[in-house]
Amino acid sequence: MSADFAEFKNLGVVNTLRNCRLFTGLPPADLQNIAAVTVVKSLEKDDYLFHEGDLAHGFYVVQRGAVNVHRVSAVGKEQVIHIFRTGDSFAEVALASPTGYPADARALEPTSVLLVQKQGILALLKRQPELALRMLGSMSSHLRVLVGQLEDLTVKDVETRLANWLVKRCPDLKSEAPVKIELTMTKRVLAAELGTVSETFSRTLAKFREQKLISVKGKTVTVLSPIRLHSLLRHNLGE
Amino acid sequence: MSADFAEFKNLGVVNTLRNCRLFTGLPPADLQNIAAVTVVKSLEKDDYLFHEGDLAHGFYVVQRGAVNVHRVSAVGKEQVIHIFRTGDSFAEVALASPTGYPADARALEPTSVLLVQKQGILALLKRQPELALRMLGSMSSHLRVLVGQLEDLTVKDVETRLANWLVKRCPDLKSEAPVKIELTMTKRVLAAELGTVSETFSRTLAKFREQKLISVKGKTVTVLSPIRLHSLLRHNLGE
DNA sequence: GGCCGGTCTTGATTCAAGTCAATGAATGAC
DNA sequence: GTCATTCATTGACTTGAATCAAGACCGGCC
Repeated sequence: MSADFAEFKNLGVVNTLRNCRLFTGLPPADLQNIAAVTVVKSLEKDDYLFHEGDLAHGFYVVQRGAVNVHRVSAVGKEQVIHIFRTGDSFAEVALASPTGYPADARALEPTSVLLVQKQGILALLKRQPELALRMLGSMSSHLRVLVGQLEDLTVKDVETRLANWLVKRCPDLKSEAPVKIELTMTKRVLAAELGTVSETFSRTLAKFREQKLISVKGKTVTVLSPIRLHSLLRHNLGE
Repeated sequence: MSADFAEFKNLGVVNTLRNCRLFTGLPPADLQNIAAVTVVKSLEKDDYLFHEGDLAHGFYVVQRGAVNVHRVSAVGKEQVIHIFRTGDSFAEVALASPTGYPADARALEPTSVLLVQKQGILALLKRQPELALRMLGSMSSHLRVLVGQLEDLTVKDVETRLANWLVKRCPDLKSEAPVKIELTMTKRVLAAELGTVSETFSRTLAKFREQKLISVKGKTVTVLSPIRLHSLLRHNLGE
């Protein structure tokens, strides 16, 4: 490999790292150091990155594409834990745990990920305590996000979960201006992310449509009145 | 405060820290350093440690008693996130986030907790990178636990969740030997932790009792055959 | 055009579990 | 001891949502 090519590759890696929650705000030198302990992996649609129980060699950052992290019961029903997209990191648990990955991970489309190697990052953190501080901070907020998802799922009512999901995508909740939301996945997958099935999802969209809260055209959902949707949500969460 | 008393107090704090997931395995010197940046707080039953949105001054380790971390909708219904007991740490999110706590925390009984102060621990971590590494590891596994809870709750069926809960408390799953499990909380609270209500919980216990899987006497649940309970669980999770 | 492979929608049915309500059992105060 | 309060259990009822089943829509492809 020529020096030029190595440098080019490194630049791409650094850019990906910079976009990742875990590393945002790190000085370029840190990013270079981290890039030095990563390996790029390319996946075709439906390729598995790892399976539950596989020995963990590090954690991952999505450079391009999408990865579905899920658990699967033996009858084949998937419980989607999360869909990770460009810039997301996942499986950080591998940094600490000597045991295998706790779930399966599969590419939903042609995807490339960075594998940040466990041994490399451990050595690096030893040299650079400041970096450890920042990562610790990022992990804490990631943890908080998980707690949030946990809440979302414990709100039992699908209507409320969908309202919540839509509201999160409206830039201004106090506005009357319609907001267009493009669905980047099939409705079946989105339904799974919301912890339900496509039929119920469809019915719930219909219910909102009847109430003139949204309109749906193909893969575009338009929130007709963010403010009214928001007040519905507040009402459902118990006034 | 006399030097003797200070030393005595410190000893108790160090012992508590040692029992906490976040710090197990740390050398005594590290523990002493951390103890130096903690404050002990005593709570009566039903005292609040913090409320959602309160400015976070650090994170907590339970020294004695129990803390209920929960969110509450305005109608007053509590969603229990977790019950933290002696040795558990919580609200680590406060280390990184400049925003407030994401939930409420209330003592379920007379309780004392250590507040590990944000500013102090930050300074300490700067001096001791090794410590940061270990904490990072601990946080990762905590994160994994949360993912596990998330799974638990997405298993929709109460019977399965209870079976899972019981199985986790059996030391040997391959054994026929009965296992006694003491309930340290009221059944109502346990039901909430399992994401259900006391009535349904009661019925589910009754169902298991009819199948001779368990027997219940007051606050003691005896798993009559761990192996059969485990096979029920596997069956429910999809063969 | 017409014929498929998907995804999406709608309807009818079923079931788990939450709610309401009544009654016991246990605990603690006085 | 009585009385009160909280907890636990059981029954009857209701409901949200999963499931099953049947069309509708919407590509691509020959």
